[in-house]
Amino acid sequence: MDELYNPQKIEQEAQQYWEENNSFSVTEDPDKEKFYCLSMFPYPSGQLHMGHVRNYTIGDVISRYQRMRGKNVLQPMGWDAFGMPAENAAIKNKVPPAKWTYENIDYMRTQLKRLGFAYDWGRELATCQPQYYRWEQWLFTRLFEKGLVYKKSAAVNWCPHDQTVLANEQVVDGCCWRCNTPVIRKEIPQWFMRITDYAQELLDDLDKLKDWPERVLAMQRNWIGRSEGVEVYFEVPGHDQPLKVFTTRPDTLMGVTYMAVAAEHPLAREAAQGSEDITLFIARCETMDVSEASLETVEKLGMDTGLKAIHPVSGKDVPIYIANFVLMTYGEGAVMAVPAHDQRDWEFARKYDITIEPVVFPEDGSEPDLQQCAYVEKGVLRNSGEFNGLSSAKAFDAIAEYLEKAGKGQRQVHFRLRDWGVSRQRYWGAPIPIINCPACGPVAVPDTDLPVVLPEDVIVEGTGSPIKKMPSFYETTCPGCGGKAERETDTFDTFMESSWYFARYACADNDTAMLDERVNYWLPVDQYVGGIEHAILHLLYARFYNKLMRDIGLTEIDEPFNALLTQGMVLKDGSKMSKSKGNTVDPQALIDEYGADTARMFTMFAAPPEQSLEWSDDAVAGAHRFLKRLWKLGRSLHGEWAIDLEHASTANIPEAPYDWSNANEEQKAIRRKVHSHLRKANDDMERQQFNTVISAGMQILSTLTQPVPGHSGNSPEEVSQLGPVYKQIRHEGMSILLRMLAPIVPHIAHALWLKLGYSGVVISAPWPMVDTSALQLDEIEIVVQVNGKLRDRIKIPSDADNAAMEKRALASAKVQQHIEGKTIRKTIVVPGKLVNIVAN
RNA sequence: GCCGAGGUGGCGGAAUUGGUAGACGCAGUGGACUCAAAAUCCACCGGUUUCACAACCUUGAGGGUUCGAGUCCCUCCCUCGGUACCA
Repeated sequence: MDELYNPQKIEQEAQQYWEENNSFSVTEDPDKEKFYCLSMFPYPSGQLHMGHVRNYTIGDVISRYQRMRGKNVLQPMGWDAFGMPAENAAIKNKVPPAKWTYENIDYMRTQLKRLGFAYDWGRELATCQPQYYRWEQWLFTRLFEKGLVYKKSAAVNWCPHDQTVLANEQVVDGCCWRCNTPVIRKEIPQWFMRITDYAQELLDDLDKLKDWPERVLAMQRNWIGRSEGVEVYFEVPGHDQPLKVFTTRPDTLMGVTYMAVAAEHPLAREAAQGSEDITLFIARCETMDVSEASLETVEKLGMDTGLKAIHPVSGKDVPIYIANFVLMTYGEGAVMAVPAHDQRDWEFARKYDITIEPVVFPEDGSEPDLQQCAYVEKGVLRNSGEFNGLSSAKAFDAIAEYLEKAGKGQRQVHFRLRDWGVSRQRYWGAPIPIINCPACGPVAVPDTDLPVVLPEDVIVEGTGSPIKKMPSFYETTCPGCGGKAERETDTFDTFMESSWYFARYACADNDTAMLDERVNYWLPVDQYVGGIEHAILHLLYARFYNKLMRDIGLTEIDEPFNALLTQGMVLKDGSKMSKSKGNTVDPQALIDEYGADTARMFTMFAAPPEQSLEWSDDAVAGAHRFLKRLWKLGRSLHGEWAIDLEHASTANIPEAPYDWSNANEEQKAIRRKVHSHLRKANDDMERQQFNTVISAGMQILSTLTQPVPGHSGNSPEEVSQLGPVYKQIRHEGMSILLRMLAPIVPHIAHALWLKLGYSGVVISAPWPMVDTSALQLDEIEIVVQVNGKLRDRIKIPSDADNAAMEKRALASAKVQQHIEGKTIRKTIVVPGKLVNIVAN
């Protein structure tokens, strides 16, 4: 056996074994409990980064652990292959996005294989393949027929110089990231999916997700943002349509002193006619990117249109302002403002000297100081005519009822969630399968013409998608009337592809249907693992897509992901490792120097999975040292040291062969430690805290290698003189330790397991069991406190009752010292743990 | 701005239900081995006071609840993630 730990060699051997034996390819087996473990697939950016290593190691540890627990484990892998970086690389390097992407996939696949992940590679998919995206196009046409998709105008960031749409990320300080031209907001027609039709169900079903982190559920709940309120109609003289606004505080209606509309609102446009000031102001409002963060943090600006709305109750004139923080595409593009009871309205009113009219007052009769800030609490109404004296809650109903009776409003459930805009004016994405016919309007591409294949042999420039300039792509005939028509040249948001890949893995080879009956065996995903940055958008869209697929009869489940583990970020120098920030660490160097097991172990040991992990080059060495020590012990048990496992090798049950009847107290103490560390590791494995599983493993190794009484050293020569019981202890301990660590460092575990003498491989071995008889103790140590402060530790019989514990605690000299001259008021006993004596 | 997390030694972190703060590892210091170095092994390793025994302080800051708070409550500060076209 090799003297030195040689990760490159043993990892290659283990991986070869798995490959030759198809160890991780699975099929549906109705007799076995299935376990579908899915890690979020990567964008093929070029190389794996540490975030991938962390994500995929977590998924792999869970998969291998579940396999050792006897489950039929599916762990697939694929590529989220459409996206902007391919276009950016194409512009920079003059390489077609497809070529760049497929080359990246090939390289990253070798990196994943080098890390030894237990994937069923037979199910690999890439979302840029027509055989994948054709089904998404097919589903979209079904949804088009069902009326679940529609076209409307929506704002995008537009660079007037490059004549192109910019992503929010491509807007830096309000300017284009390439040419630094100030970005403007532009409204263009786009396709939307009616996710709001599912808002209530998406909200309600969060309650079914018992094994999701509470933080993710909370974020999703707030994102969906259900609120009950009233839609109020404000008549505008000379206009047919009233100004419609939604409010959750109809009780403050009598305090409305102005209205605010978006710059794109028809009333704003109207006011601009003949007013240069307003025209300029609207232009200024449009020079802002469309992100919510900038919308909410920008300086609030407004301008009076001179137009008036009629208050629906008082009949008074209310001035209509244009405001830069109201967006046309959210809701109705207008809001009512109550400066006395809303802080943003209050600030705006102070700035533009608009009346602040208090109508809600604290119930205790006090007067809020509206010179300081708005009074936003609920209370009792005044200055509200017939509603005076009502509480906010009662006024809500009374005013809603008044408006409904008068035809000036109606109660409404409102969601913060907006419909999902899926159009992108980009090249590297799945073409939207719609044909625009001058006679028939938008028409779905018939099934027989799917997929609409994206041409891959293109040159991408900085000014718009190449397929928009390619008549061979967009010129076509209408499937309805046969006349000349044009294809949509927009492509889908890449969140479309990542919203259903989890289901496609169950039947990735099916070329006649999107999904088949195999999804009913594998779905839902039992454990989903991915970055916390996907807590809202990706997970919400995937949940939505699952419901769409269910309602079309493709799946049977309500929710796609049973349990969710959101790993923390991998940080370097305090911020997220990302290509755009240029602070990535290439894991390849780590693998080349130390091997895959060290890389895996480091990422699992450095932090618990849900916390962020600060990268440190130095800390890797400790993980590697541990593996070297593990190798050394494994080596010492090899050869003539291998225990007789004749009867164990047939059954492959490692617990079987040991006989502890001759063990002495020291030997029992070693076993007690090993099994108590194992018990800790079991608990931690179940709650997915892998760093302390490793910590327990380190302590087992250190327990096993401690010099034993009568033997000074730990060299193989000295160890070889140990008696048969010590030999058994080490063998049992190693058998436990290797299985405990096998999910985390599978290669070294594979190699050393074979040396222990078992016939099977460690991936097929069962997870180790705690021998509870090894844990028994005659005496335990408890803590004694006086007034909550630790004063002594005493040993008591393990079966001592509370009274005995108290008696022994009071007998302690140190305790006596601290209670001298005081009266004992109370004694608290925590069985088996602690006694606290309260005295003064 | 809003929503969601996090803040514990020099560093990463542990403390599972309110019950011994600092497990395990990194770095550091001292020692063994060596001609020497590397590697390896052993010991020490939060702060202040003390010859010592020991005492006191300490989980971002301030307050509260409790016999007892890193853990629960309130206020504040800082960092990170998301904020709908980065994925």
